[in-house]
Amino acid sequence: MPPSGNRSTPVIKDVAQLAGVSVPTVSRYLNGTAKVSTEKREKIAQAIKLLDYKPSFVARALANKVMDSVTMLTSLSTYWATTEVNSGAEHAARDHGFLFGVTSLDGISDDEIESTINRVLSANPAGLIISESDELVIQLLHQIPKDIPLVLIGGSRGDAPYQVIPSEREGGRVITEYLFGLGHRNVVHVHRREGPNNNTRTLGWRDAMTDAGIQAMEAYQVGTDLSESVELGRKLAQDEDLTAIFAGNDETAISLIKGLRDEGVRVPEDVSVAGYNDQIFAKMWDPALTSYSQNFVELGRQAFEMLYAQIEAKRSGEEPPEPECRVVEGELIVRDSTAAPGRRG
Amino acid sequence: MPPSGNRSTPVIKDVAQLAGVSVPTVSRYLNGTAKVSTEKREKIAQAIKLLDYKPSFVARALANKVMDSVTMLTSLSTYWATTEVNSGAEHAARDHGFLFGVTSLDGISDDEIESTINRVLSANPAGLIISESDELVIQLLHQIPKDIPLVLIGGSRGDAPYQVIPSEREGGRVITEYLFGLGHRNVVHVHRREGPNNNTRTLGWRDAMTDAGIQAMEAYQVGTDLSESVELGRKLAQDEDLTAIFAGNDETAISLIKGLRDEGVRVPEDVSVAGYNDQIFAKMWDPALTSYSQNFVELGRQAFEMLYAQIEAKRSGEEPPEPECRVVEGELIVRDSTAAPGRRG
DNA sequence: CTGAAAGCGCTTACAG
DNA sequence: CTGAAAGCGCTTACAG
Repeated sequence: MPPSGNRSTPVIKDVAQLAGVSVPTVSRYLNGTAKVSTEKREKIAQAIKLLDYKPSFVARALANKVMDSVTMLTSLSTYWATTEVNSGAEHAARDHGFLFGVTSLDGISDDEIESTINRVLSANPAGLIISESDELVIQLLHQIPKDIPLVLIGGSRGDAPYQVIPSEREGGRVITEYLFGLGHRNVVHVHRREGPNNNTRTLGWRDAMTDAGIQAMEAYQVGTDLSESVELGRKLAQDEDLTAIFAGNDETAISLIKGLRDEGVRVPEDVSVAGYNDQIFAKMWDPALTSYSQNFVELGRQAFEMLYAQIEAKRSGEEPPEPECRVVEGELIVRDSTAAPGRRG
Repeated sequence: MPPSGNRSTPVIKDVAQLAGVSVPTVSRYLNGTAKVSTEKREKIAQAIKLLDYKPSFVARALANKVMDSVTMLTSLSTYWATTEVNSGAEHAARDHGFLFGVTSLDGISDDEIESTINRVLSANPAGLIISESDELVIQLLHQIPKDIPLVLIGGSRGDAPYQVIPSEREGGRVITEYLFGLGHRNVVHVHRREGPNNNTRTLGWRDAMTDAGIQAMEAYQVGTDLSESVELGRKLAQDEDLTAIFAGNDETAISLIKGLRDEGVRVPEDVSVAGYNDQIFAKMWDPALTSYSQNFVELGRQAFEMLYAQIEAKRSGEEPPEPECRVVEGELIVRDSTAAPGRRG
């Protein structure tokens, strides 16, 4: 609340007057951009407290040519992982005193994308976080001026100088190796269409298969229509050699389980089925699903921290930080849908 | 891309020079704030296109004392409904050329809340959307200057002059009446702790119960630990008169179903169980869950539209729109977990 | 260490 | 209809 008598919210001039100093001095005090005598420091501090003065973001942004804000460019705005990524980044931004903007790129035509991005840039954000979803977003990287700090979430290693990615490929490997460790001789993989990047679960599965000396194996691909996966489960039930399935996501996993059961195959007694993502229902399922959990909130947080380092370096005229592709590790969650091979093995 | 030769991004002065007019004239053209001769209009239009000029958000914000941006104040940032609400609001904002900011209030201490809000306000947003989660947020409404456009999502009817709420109470009523319509004589309700507002599922259930002439019935309250609900399911299985349960959310519903089944009670043959929220797993469950689906994306969209109407009115000096509490209707989704009463009924 | 001056990019009265 | 001037709230050289 501004003190009574003062009509609107206080500005730097009010502080200067009350403290008996000039406006630039208050500015220097605020930003630590030059020494201010102890005496004046105290007076200014008092005045600020008294008036409950908050510097204007926009005036600052205009003078500095850059706003204390970052914006997240995203598609798939309602995808559950996006939520967590955004939340992690937003909290970190907030804690550093940065405003956090979100602009989605889904649902607009290709030629509107450029103007949307220009609009975002015209707000002078200090940096951008781009969260990858498809090829389009990667292309978009090239449309962004090189001098604006940027970090890419996801994508292939090397798509951008500053990048943070979830341990997707590692996750695929871990879950497959876990199944091998249980004693299974082979792990069948079922997945949906994956992006063209080099950090996928399927590649991780293949890594583990190769290490295990199994090369020829093909993965099954399914669509998002779950009945297709149920159908596949029924079909796979016929394969007497099958003992372990790594499904690329939890929904596919439970659908496969349904299909297997339809044919009298028990999970995990006859066939182990692991999912991926550790979605909310994974632990509630019967049997509770073994899965792989990514820490998307942390992914968002690290993306902001990485961006912040660039922003600070730029601001203080230092060398930019070393380019880096940070990977945020997920975690294997073992539950009841996987076990050592039974009669089939 | 700025034309070669021009170092940085073009500003209004560049446009004015190229078009051979004064800066204010370009401004008038841009904002339609005064007539500009056709001749100059064309020259300006050309210059803008040639330079690919975009007005600076922040300069505009400083001059206008208000930025073309809205910010969403929220808690529960990773809650699934929050995501959808945000997405709906963000898309609407984007389509109106507004920047969209998000600031979460969770995870900060009570005394940081005020300064966080002040920070948000110091960016001169044109309006605020507050998405209700708990009492705290409602109190917070009073800390916000009256002259800034605002809409509240959720809360009790009347908590704010401009409000948009999901049909929660109506949903509770609809689902209960649906069960009565199936022939059930009584509907037991199990819910988690609900906010103190007057728009809850439980109140809707009670409305329907009262209409059916059943008043004394108490609801069961459970925590978020699902094993508690499983336990309750086992206990309820003993009640030979029980034929229908309305669970306040899908997770509780499936847990109750587990408990009932543990005791040999079949769903829906012996007992119907309806959930609420229509979460992603509802349709995948066995039996697929009857539930009530809210359109949270639409909720967010309408919130922005309502805010936008206020912003426009204020900007053009018109009377503000009539206060309004809009309700966004959800939808009953009938699936396999509910049926007419069987042997018990 | 500190003030007067100029500028960030735009808009809004003020005079034509 | 249109230009010259002043201002939005802050920061950054420039001189002390």
